[in-house]
Amino acid sequence: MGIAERKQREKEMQQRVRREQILNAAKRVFHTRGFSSVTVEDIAKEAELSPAALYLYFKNKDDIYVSLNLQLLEYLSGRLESLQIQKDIAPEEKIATLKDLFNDVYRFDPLILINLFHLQASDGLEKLPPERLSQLNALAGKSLRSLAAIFDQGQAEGRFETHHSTALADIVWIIFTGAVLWEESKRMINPEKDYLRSTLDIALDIFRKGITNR
Amino acid sequence: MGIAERKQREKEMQQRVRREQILNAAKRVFHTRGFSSVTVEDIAKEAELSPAALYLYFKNKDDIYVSLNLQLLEYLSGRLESLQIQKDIAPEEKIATLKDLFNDVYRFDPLILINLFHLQASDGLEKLPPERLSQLNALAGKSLRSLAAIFDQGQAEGRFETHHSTALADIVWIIFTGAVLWEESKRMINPEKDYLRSTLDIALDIFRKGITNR
Amino acid sequence: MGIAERKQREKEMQQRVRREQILNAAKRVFHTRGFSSVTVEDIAKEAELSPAALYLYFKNKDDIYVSLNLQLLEYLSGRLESLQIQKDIAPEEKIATLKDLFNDVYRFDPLILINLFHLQASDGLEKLPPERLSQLNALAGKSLRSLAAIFDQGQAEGRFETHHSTALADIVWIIFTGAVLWEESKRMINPEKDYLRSTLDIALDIFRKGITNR
Amino acid sequence: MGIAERKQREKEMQQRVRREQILNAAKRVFHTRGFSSVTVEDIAKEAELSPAALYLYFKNKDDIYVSLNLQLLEYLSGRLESLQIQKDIAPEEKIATLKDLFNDVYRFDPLILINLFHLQASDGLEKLPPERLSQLNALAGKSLRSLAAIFDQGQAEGRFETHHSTALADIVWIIFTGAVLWEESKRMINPEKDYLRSTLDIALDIFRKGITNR
DNA sequence: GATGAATGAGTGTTCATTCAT
DNA sequence: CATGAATGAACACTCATTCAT
Repeated sequence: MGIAERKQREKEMQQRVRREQILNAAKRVFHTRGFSSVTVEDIAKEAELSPAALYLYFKNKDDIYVSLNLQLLEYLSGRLESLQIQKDIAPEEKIATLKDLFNDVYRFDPLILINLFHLQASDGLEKLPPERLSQLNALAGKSLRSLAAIFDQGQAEGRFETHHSTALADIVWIIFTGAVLWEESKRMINPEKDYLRSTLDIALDIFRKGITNR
Repeated sequence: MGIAERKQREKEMQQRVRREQILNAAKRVFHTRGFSSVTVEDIAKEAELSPAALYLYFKNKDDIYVSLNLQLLEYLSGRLESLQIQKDIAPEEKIATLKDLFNDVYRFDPLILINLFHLQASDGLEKLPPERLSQLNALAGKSLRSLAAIFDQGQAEGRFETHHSTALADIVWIIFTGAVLWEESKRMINPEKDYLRSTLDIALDIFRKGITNR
Repeated sequence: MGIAERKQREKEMQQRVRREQILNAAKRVFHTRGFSSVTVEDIAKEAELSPAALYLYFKNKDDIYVSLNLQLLEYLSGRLESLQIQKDIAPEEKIATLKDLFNDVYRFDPLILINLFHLQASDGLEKLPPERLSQLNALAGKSLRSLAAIFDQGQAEGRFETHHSTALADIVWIIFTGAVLWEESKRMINPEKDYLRSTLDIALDIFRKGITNR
Repeated sequence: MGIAERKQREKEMQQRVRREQILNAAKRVFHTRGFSSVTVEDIAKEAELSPAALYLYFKNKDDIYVSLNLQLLEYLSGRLESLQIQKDIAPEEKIATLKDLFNDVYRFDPLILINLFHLQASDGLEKLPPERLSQLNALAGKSLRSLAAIFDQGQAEGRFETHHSTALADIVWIIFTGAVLWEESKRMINPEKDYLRSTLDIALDIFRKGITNR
């Protein structure tokens, strides 16, 4: 059954490629045209497919969003985990690294948070395949735990003051979330790009200074 | 003309009351059911009016949003200004006060940022009465300037390290924006309320520690 | 009862004045803004009254149209009758006079035919007070009969060839109707006014030449 | 690729058939129920399609009208052109032929002028695909020029008196326009059909007599 | 597997008309 | 007599989604 197996593999490969193609198209379109103003047909056109074809790979318009988000969360949680694991970097350093990480994430997909938000604001969550939801929560949780672990480490080593490691993780999230939204809203008025980088720089610097002992 | 005048007054009062009534209804509905999923009819029903009646007081569905936002921005910018003016409070104290302020703002209307965002993401801005837009920008600008002035004061008195007062103002905004969004997204999964307060507490504490000398 | 009577008179006078005021406003508004695009409120605003007030003097939006039309038809049928009655003018001359008459009618209200048409195209005729309809038909008929009589006279005196006096009357109507519509449609593209006069000139000249014996 | 090509052809054919089907339905409905009182749903029902389907083939309700008009103008301008080209027919004869032509046009679509008019009266012209507008103007111009050419010929050959060939063309248009409108308005009151034919007969006869030299 | 064609279920918005005051 | 306020009834148009081919 080597042949059948290989065929099976190829098929799955093909499927994954198509999904990727669609997700990339979706990402591009959402980035330039907001969210609710994007139609399924827009995505399809960008992906050079028919609207109907999208429904072969995704259950929903919303499903496309979530998958987009999952993609990024996967990337993010991966990088966070590997950062956390690294034994030889001081916790303070790790926070500095977070700046780059978040910046990368934003460059990877600036719309991700916005998409996430839109998704939640819509009542479309019920229409999702239930497994998607758990994936979403699992990854989000994993990311946060990695983040928290970094602070736990810092506290364990006596370098951080505060004892609310979970809260610290949340706050970093908050800073990031807010920074992105802020950047986006500024871009509406005055597209002075890479505004994010500098603000994030200062914000996380302040944050680091605020939590370290000495 | 005392009588005519009073009648005129009463009429305007009546008008304002109706507007308020509609805005309150809108606020409630948006709060519970997201944004784009809310129909004009929903708002009307909540306000115990006919959909057509809304169009007597607002130009648009979008106009209702902006007016909602304006309402809050007015409140916010007012409180920020009076905080900034206060001569006898130390800048560090003022930052502490910000926590309460932002918390109040959030209690007053948790959806505000979300609405603002949605509004900007939509292409509906052109459909707005142009004066609304300038109101919006004016108030947003005023708020930020008040915030910046607080940091200017802190620096002038040599109590704050950093010299980017505008950036500091931005960062506070970021923290607030992010916190609210974060709270909202948590509430979707687990409605453990008043999460905002404690996180904001820590976040602004850290922030204050991070920027003060000594 | 002299006083009561006079009061009664005055009231009726007042009523007629108001009606006239509304009709004039309507005429102006329809002239500049087409037909179906005009709202009752537009008319009211032009008449410096409230929309509700119009309903004190007219049953309907359509009623306003018909009354407008009746007004003109009255004027037209009056002038046609007095032209027809005139014993000392040769039928050929009378045709020449028609040019002026129609031109006057057009100046009096260029939109009249268009209004008439719009009215008929709408299904609003059922909503009219039935007496209005008979007035309308009576006056239209009277006008046509006057016109026909002119040609009858011409034939009786042996100056016109054709024997279809009714048809001749129709044709004059047609020329007029067509000329107005043509003028209007030209004005859409190129508002070179008083195009009507010259074309009507030629058209009725040709017409006269075409039906006279030498 | 003969097969692919044929498939392509078939598809386009199918498309054109649907458009025709919709236009025919629209023609019928407009004919019996006026213009503005017809809803998109009415047309759709008559065409045995869903309202949404119409929007696959036409941009607008107005677009449907214009297309209807274009259809007729195409037919009309074609016939006018081929009439004008004919070298062996005397100009007087050609005028006689016009009667049939216009009659045919009217039978083909009695509502055409009315539609045209309604269209222009509405402010919907901006909502049209811009190419439609140029098509419309091009065809209208072409028709008029053909008509004018006929009179030019007549004058060149010394058979017509007047020297305003453009005006003559206009007048024929006027007669036609007026006749149709007249017929329509008569039909409202008393549907004695084919009234148009006889009146047009006489009108154009008179016209011919009026402009020929002997 | 891919799609062209079709549609059901909304959605924001308009406007003639009414009525309490 | 006049009107401000309110609304019911439409209506054009959109879009996610389905399905025969």
